[in-house]
Amino acid sequence: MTKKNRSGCPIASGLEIVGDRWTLVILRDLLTGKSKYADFLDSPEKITTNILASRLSLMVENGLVMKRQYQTNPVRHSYHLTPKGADLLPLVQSLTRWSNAHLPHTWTPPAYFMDMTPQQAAEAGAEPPA
Amino acid sequence: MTKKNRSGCPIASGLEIVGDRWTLVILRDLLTGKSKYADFLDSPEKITTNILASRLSLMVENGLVMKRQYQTNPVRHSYHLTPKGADLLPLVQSLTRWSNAHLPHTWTPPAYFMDMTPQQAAEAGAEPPA
DNA sequence: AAAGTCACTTGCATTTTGCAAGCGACTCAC
DNA sequence: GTGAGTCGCTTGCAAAATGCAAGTGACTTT
Repeated sequence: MTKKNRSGCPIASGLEIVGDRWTLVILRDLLTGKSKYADFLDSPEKITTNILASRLSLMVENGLVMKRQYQTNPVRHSYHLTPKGADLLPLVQSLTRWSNAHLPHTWTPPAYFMDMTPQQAAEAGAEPPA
Repeated sequence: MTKKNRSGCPIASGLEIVGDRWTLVILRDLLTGKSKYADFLDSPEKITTNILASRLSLMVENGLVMKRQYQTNPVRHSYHLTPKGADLLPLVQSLTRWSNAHLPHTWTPPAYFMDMTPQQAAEAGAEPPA
């Protein structure tokens, strides 16, 4: 969608940022504790490296995710939810509920996931104390 | 994503059905009362006819939407949410809340929309009495 | 009869995703 | 020291999806 057709509708605007499958798959992985590049590659959906790199970059750009250096030789970054990104948790939980109710053969999510609050998700993404 | 990589994860499974922007834009339109083909074409996001036809067909196939004949000469159908489709309302409401909180210049949704329940949405989609 | 409307369908250009290899900066094993 | 392996990307290209605009058939309207 081009910027020319930008809709002020909150749904359409939100979908410009999170309305693609891979962004939400990565969001799930971040919410369940993954943070390093290789972690995301390990997920059962088999995201490809170019899409992963591209989406992570977009998510950083859109303020959903922050990069954090976890080593210096060589420089390596992990990825963590910002509070803005963590606030998407209710959406993901809602999708989870819908799938469990309507789609056969979907796993029951762990209770910790359904009980999590956006604040807890944001704290998990915050910089650990020095 | 090929069926070969089907994940049992409720999030990923749900995203196979609703994890694309156009499906969710159409869902919004259905939730706010649109039902005829031309109604959806009128939305500010300017969906194209081939994508609209294709998505509506998929949504019918996946049980989110039912077609209903509204005239005979020529035969014409309108599209309405099933209870399964209506159960996606909390997801859309959640996205709306997120957008209003985090994205500038998004409209405040009408109260009826945020107060709607999936049951009300399903009733609105149900066959009117003969 | 010609023009207009509607719900799609179609042909093709453009964009996005998927596949698989490549690259540079390291570390590790010999 | 050297070659192999690992990691986090990048790249070239094939396949799939989206976007554009015209087309189609069955009507209604002028």
